[in-house]
Amino acid sequence: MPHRRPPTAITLKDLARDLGMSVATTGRAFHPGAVIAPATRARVLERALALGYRPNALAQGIITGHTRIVGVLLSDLLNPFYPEALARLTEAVQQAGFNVMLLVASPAQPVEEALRLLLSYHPEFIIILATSLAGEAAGACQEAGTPVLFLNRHSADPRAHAVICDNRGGAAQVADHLIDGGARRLGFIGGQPGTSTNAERAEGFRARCLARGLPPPLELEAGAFTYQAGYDAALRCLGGPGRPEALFCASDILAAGAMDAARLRLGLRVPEDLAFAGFDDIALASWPSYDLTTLRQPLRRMIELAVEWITRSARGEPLPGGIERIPGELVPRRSSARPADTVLETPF
Amino acid sequence: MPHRRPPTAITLKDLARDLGMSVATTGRAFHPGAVIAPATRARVLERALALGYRPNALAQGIITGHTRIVGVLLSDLLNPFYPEALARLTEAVQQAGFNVMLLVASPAQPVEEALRLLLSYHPEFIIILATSLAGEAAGACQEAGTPVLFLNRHSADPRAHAVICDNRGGAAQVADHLIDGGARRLGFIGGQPGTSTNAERAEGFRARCLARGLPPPLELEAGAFTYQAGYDAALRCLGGPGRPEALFCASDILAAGAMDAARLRLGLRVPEDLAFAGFDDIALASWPSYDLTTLRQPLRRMIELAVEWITRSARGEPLPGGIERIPGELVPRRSSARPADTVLETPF
DNA sequence: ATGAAAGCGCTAACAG
DNA sequence: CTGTTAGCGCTTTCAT
Repeated sequence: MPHRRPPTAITLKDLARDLGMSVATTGRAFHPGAVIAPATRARVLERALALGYRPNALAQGIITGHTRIVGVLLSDLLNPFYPEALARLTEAVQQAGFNVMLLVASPAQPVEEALRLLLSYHPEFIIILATSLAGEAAGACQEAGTPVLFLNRHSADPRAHAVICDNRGGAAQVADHLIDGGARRLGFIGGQPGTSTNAERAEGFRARCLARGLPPPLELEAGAFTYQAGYDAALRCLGGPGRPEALFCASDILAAGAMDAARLRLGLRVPEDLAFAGFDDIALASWPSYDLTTLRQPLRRMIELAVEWITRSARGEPLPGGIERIPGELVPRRSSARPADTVLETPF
Repeated sequence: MPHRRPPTAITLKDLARDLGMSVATTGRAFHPGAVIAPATRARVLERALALGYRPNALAQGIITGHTRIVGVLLSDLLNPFYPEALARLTEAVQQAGFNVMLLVASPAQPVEEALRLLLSYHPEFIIILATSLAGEAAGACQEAGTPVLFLNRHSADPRAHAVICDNRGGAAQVADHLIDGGARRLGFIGGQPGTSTNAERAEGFRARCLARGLPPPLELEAGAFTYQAGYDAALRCLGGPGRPEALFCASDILAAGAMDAARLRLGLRVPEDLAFAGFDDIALASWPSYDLTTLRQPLRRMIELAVEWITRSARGEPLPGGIERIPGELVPRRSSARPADTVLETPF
């Protein structure tokens, strides 16, 4: 690192000198609670605006221990659910006066190393928004004393907090809906094995099938939450005899792939030959080409809660702890409509 | 801000005391170039690892003026091109040893204010990855002396640098392809008005049509780079008589919407009744349900260049400046195949 | 090769 | 209400 800050910005000292005041007083103008004469504050702020002065957040962070940085970990930006969640989360975090430092995990780069880099900025909070990444990350954060919140996912680690959709309950709603629609042979396509979302959605679906007196659904693991995985899984699942009459996919993107395989490759009609349901309610689910029945995740509420925890934690309050499960909402669409049903709201 | 850092992490002073050395020497162990006995460095690093010490990036940032923070501005995470680009950009930036601070603009929150917050962390570089956001943002950054790079877009501001796809050339390739396919009446659907991507793609397309001796294409503005906008625009464009034989949409997501409108609402066959082409090559373009001919953006190269500029700028080298245009690649798929064509590579 | 000391930009006691 | 002083965690002369 050869040289020092070249375009050295205007500093508090500069501003103070310009105003003929001490740095202390000048600095106080920028803190709402501080004791300072209103007139003085006004003078300072006006001059600051004119000179384009802004307090250096790094310096503030060092001293106060409050960096107002929130780290967000992402592993899978290709499942459209995550970009949608990221966008809304980031907006909310910004709204609350924090900044998001983004960390994208990839096969190429181990999370561990990137996470250490992130932690060296002393984020006040880490949000893990990813299907995987559970244990590896959480450990390092705890070590650094940084609170961690899982969004849409939870880890086995009991110290970690989580805000998630009620996956079991949601899956049960989907089961009820499909069964009420007349389906008797049900199927489930899972995404990435070993994730809580996957396991809970499978469980909830299976349990409700049994509770309604049906045999357990045919269960299949696609291997990942991707379009391609859904496509391939559907071919395996629907190719043979005794195919299900309704297929619940653990996420919308999986359902999109599966539906396309069913229609374009196997020539099945949806929903006449085969009903479909997904989970998440991503944008694509409402497109006329899919018009996919799904369980909408309560993203707004989930994010509200996450931000509430961030701000609380920043105020030094201890976190309530545990896992917060928020119920989702079933959105019935054409992909699971009964032949007789008139779907009132044709999209677009 | 009532209290001071509660879980106060281990600091360089602590580490030095533990080792019985001065902070100066201890600190030097973490700088590859510094003069320090190899044995001493080894001892320090070993102990640091054991105690979990990591230099505080904020403090380093203040002193050296190098924060190793790259700000990324995003306005539109709902066009799938941007999440894909963001993921790859972030990975590359991390790889280069920087951290991404993400800023998402939304109608609710003006960019201006959020940008000021971001700038207070003194990022070394700002990348604008967005259809809009041009002027507002660039100004504030220049003011702060932070170099700005537009990715996939450029502004009128001559001081800003940009790395973009050769939109005109790409659109011309698409025109050639569609014309070679036998189309004579061509149409163009644009996205968000006033963006450089939009304008250049329209121009390139139109120019090539004229150069090939065809009348100028029917041009339509969808208003935004979204599925819905594409859907609606297609209805307007294809409803009347004399509809085009081939439609070039300024982005894939627009094309997806337009194609669905054509097929599902108007009952047209693609490509028999109407050929389609898009721009970007997002994931969806290769799905069997769209199988969309498109112009693939040279994302890898674009990002390589961006990262190169970041690292150079961090080393204090002045930026080469201007707009770097990288050619894209035509990816012919079924959406524009001639009836006679045998599409060899059926997807999946 | 190492250490002492000054200082980055800022906040937080403490006087006055 | 304002200014002085100390110091956050670190880097960087400048001596030794």
